[in-house]
Amino acid sequence: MNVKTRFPPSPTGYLHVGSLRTALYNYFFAKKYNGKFLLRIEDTDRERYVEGAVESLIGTLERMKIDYDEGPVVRNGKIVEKGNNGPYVQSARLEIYKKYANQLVDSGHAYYCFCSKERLTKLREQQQAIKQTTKYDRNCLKLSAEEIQTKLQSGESNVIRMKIPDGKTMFHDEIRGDVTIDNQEIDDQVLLKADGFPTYHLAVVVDDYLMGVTHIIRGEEWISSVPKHVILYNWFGFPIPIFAHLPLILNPDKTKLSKRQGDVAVEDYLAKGFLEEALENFVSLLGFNPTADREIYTREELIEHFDLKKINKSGAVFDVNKLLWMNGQYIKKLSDEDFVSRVKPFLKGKVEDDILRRICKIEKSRINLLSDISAVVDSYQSNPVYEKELLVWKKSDSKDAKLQLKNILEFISSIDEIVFNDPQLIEQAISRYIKDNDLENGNVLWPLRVSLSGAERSPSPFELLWVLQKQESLKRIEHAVKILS
RNA sequence: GGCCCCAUCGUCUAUCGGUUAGGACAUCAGGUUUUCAUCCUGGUAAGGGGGGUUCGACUCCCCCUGGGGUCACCA
Repeated sequence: MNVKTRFPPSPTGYLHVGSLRTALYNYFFAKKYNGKFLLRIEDTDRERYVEGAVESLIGTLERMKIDYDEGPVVRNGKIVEKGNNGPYVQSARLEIYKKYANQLVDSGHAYYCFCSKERLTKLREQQQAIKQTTKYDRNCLKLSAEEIQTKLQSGESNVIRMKIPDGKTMFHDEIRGDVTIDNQEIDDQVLLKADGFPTYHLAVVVDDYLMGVTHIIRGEEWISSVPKHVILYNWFGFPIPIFAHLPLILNPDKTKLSKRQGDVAVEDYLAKGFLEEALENFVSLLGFNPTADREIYTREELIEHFDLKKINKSGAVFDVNKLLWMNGQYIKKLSDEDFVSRVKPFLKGKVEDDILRRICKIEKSRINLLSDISAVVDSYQSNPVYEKELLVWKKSDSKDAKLQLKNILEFISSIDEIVFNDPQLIEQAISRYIKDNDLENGNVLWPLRVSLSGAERSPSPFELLWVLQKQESLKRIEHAVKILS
């Protein structure tokens, strides 16, 4: 099977998580069948043009390790193209679209329209008022060839519209099956805008054909415009590609995932401390289940099991809670050094490598977001502040807490520095101390832990001693003894 | 509103006519631990409604209901 898929984003300055999933599925599909995957920039709306958006988009794809066989790439800060079917940026293909649009005008499938936006708006309002389908009324179709010539020559603003034929249009979707629609429902879609740019509809059809795209995998919001595209394919005599419309990714209230209801940009999630691979895993499982026996999959597994037939039809709510859990799972699986290096960009101030390494080691199982590390690091680097009552174990009293602290202070100062190289050695030493002196764990460990962390909940005293090391630990315990006096 | 799409626990999902309807997140209750996190055990929780088809329907068909998408010189 000769497969070629594509990811055609409009550069808006960020990558939507829904777009990420679309890109991933296209990528998985191409990889699975040994096909090609291409990136095409659909920047035909100059009103939404954002400076630097293409570069940032490419950067995000790079960060997500989604590479493509053809399309624009950034080299030395400049956008260059790879592949033989370019240009891959639509704004650089204006002549091509014009040629195809004119071809349709010549063959009578499309016509010039000179109607003003005001007229069109008014028309639409009238149609809406009487609850009619909003469609162009073909006013300009009445124009004679001479009138059109005159208007064109005088430079009157114009667009080219499809002349939708009568009948019905049917297409097949790999996920949804056959879909049929009456052509009466289809508007005489504008193909070429007054500014010379094509609309999406003309551009996709032409580009997908010219670039050899065989499979179109995209969001469900496009399904209603497929008939227009099918008509275009037929007019041009292009083979009709295989369509697969993905279920939408939803807000908790089941509407299409939108910015208003939370983060929607991949960049935002990454900035919050989600791992690229966790985000990929999570988003891939929205609408697709590889093997149903687990939640965590590597990219290779995702590719291996990817199948358009396995994609669900109904929309999927983006549950940040589950993403958080999954991120925690990925963090726990990170090697110690990998975790340290991933966490570094989230650090606010300077932190010594040694202590950072120790902190990371004991916090790995307690953190779901990389960004959580900064608050944690702060708590180790500043003196703990707490009420002295906190030092008292629930089954004991203040007097005992003070006594235990005094004794353990003495004991810890007697411990060899070398023991502080390993939290397990520390634990052994202290456990032996408790046993030898016939003490209770809680009576000793609770005040000790609070004196070191200042918190009701924290890692174990052994881990804290290890992170803080001997000197700092003694300092904190001394302080606790003092405030209990 | 027209058209199109969709419909299993709160959420993500498994089930391709016969299952005590399974798993995961969340939640609740236990266990482990000085506390927390991790980890382990267990519980609550689902096939929108009505008709068919069939010996038998969550599964196939129809209707209703509900939800969503789309109706631009935006993608």
